[in-house]
Amino acid sequence: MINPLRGMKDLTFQESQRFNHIIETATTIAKRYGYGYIETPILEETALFRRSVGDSSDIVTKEMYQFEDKGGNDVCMRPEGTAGVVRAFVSAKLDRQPLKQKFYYYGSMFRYERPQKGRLRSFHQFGCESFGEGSVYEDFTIITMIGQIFQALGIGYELKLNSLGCSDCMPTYKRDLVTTLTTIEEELCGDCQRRIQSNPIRVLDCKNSTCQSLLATAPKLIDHLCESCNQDFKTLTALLDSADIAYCVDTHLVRGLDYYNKSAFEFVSDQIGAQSAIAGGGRYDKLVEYLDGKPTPAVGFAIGIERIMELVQMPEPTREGIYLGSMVAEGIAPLLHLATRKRQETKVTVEYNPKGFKSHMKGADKAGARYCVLIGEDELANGTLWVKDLQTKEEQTPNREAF
RNA sequence: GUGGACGUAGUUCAGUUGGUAGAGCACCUGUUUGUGGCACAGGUUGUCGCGGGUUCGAGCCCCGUCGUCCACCCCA
Repeated sequence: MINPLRGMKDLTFQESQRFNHIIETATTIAKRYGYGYIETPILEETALFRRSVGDSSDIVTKEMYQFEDKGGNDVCMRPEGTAGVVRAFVSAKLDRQPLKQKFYYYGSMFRYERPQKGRLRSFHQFGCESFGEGSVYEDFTIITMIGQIFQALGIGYELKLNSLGCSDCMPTYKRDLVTTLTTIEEELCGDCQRRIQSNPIRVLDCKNSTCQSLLATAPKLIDHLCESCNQDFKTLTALLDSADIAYCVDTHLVRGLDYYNKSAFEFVSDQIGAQSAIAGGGRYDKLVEYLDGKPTPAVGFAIGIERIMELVQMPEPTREGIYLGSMVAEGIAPLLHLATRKRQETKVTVEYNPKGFKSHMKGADKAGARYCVLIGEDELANGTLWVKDLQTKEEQTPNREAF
């Protein structure tokens, strides 16, 4: 027997229904906000992720499904969705149009990690990317949208917020931080010592408790924002306050991908184990440029589908469609033709084997059908059908053509 | 990549100091030969993850391997 690869999962029955429900709900809401569907390839040039996600990130350095294809190209399976969408945006030269463009996507992402609760090697994200809108109002709008999606799915969450500054204020802050970190370098964990050179900002969200206590006195990003970033952050928090959206400012929230600036946010759940981030995103005004497009501000986010699967409250299932069955062999053929006709309007289940009356009733019940439609000796003889509404329990015996 | 727990029927799980494999649920049939969900009765279901080893004998002990789960790490 061939089983799925490690960290990869098949979805069937209730699970696939949940999956669909999540995608449908998120899609419906994204469309209301003006987003249109974009589909991009799962396989991309490795260089794309090196330049966008970042050479120093763990995702790129150790988690990518990377290989050489038969044409000798260095390719990899997408570990996240934003890079591909931005690449598509630039490839289509949409960066040369003054229009604002908004895209939503969903699909499989791949990261070669050790599987655990809420973390698979092949997993799914639903995401949105808004291009061309530099206003912080868009940041607010996108956070509101995620909130609406979670509300529609019946999911509780906590919102964490931070500002990562911009190309004006971040570099000076980074220098200050490196200076501070260097003085306490020997007390930091090995990872953090390395990060001082490679990616000092990441030291801020180190999970090591001694590192965290050392950082208490380190300069905070939020206190070193330039005038514009500071103003935007204030505007954002004020809007969230007035919209009654609860949030907490987490000065150590640093997105794991290098391309973020200004607003960064993370939606967290305390009910799903250690992998608690259920959605994350923020502004990435420089990424289009990094990928050879014209300067274009952008904001986006992604929701981890697997992480919210067990949190979603599904709507009550309702009886739907028709169950067709016969108690005599000659009754089956007419039912097949009836099925074709009825399938133009509703779900139809046909039992191919003649069975006892009671078996058919059970079968109709199991199939979740609203109507149980049977042919017995009487019905076969006089060209009628026996029809029972399993919900109201009403019965009829219409002519076959009239039904 | 590191650590821990686990792997027995379709599924959830029992299985004693090593002695020929068990239950609930599900499924099928019947009680009821034309009225579902409920009840009762009966029935089907196994490479005990895989490969070695110890033993007269291994689901149980030992080694290896694959996988699952959880945590670290990372992140959605």
